[in-house]
Amino acid sequence: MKTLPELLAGDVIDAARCLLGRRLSSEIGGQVCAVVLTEVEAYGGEDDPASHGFRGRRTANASMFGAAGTLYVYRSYGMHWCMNVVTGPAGRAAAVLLRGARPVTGADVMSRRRGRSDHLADGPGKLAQALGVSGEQDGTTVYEGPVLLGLDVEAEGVVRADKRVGITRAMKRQWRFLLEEGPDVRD
DNA sequence: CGGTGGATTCTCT
DNA sequence: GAGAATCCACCGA
Repeated sequence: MKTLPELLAGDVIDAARCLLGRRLSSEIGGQVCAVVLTEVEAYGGEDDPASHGFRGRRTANASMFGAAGTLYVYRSYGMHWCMNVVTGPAGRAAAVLLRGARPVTGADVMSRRRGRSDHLADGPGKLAQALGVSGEQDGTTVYEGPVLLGLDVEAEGVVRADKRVGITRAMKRQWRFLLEEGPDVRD
């Protein structure tokens, strides 16, 4: 069994699959909360036309070229924040977009940040908002915080692969991975 | 140097 | 299911 640092240092698709079921926690603004990741997407570097790293290093995506375990946070559609965990060797620009999660602790904190009590983290923008993540956390690492990734898998389930969401290039790649827990696994 | 297009979410119909 | 909200780096000229 590989350790998390070993997994993140390796192939982005392997890393993406192995992030499912892990705990993601944050301590931001004095508030602590945690979720379990249920949906992720892999993005490559210059070989992946749908990736932010495709056209090379830019001001906004610099952290994507950082070391494995770096948090890459970007603004989406001018109003949301989305976060990625960088994988592979530094300079490689591959990362796993965290698309969705199930709240486990601090649901009250997340509800307050989200302004509602349901759909707390079932989307990339929602997940970042629920955890209080913004551009300020861009470039931090998931080993040092304030956004931390659990070293162990906490939830097992069936991993389903699907097409990535919201992109217009490289639509064919099924690099989106969902964790289907429990008995009510749907298609 | 201005237009444009998003790795989205919410609300209303 | 469609449309609005809302920003700015990047592209093409």
